[in-house]
Amino acid sequence: MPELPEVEAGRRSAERVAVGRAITRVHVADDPIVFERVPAARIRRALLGRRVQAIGRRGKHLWLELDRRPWPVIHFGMTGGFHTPEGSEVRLISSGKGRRAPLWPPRFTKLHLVFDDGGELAVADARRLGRIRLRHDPALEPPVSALGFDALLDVPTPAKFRALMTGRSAPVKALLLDQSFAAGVGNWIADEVLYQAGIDPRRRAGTLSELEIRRLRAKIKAVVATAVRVGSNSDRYPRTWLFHHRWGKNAAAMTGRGEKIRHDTIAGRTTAWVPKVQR
DNA sequence: CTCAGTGTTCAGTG
DNA sequence: TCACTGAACACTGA
Repeated sequence: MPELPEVEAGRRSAERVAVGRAITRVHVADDPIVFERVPAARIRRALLGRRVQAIGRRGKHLWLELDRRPWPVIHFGMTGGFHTPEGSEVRLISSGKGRRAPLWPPRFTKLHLVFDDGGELAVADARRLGRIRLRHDPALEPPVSALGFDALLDVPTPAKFRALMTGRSAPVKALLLDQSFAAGVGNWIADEVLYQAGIDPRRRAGTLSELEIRRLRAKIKAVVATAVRVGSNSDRYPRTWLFHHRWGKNAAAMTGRGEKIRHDTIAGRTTAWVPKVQR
């Protein structure tokens, strides 16, 4: 479930499990899509025996900083994520007698690491839209180098933010989803931010007033920071958020305040918005 | 069986 | 060349 807050939660759990440990075993799935045809042996060679020094992140990309380069750079796509043997992301499946038992490593595991203290970390991705790459300096090489500001750590000043929006003719929703603009913003965050800022998602970005731009920037910061602060646990998102009501395109969908929610395809994505509030 | 889906890329268009 | 759009990608689960 990876927009920035989920990826950041993954980064922190990987930090707890991996930082300071050496990798003693590596299992690489045979998946030419996720690994972009890089041979499994090369992935293994880069990881085996290495010590993890830190876990980096920018937008929705993560990487393990090892004691030797290259480093693995991970993108979770739509369905990927980190898993640990006791972690909350571990999937439960039915075992033979109708009981539930954890499957380890999980289904669809692409990369499975075992550390010298016995800890383990797996990257799983059912839909295979995720990617695992090797880079010598992730921040300076694509795809990470092509990202815009990080929506948690590097939101530009109001003046710079405004400059980024001027002259843009794409719908503001499309601009928010553009990772070279705001790295880490995904579909639900874009909708949440536009709802809270009171902006119609179809508006062309360059037509927003200075006040609207300020509100938009402030809401990007607030929504992302809040979601990260509660560890991406959506049960703890404020009740006022559109988030809790936007899923499932039922015509009767309402916000907590009884405002009617509309679902349209904007910028090629299902967009939940509230015409009464968003102008 | 059909379709939507928390994401990105790339060909095509203007 | 640039900005933008929409289809394609791959697969699960409703």
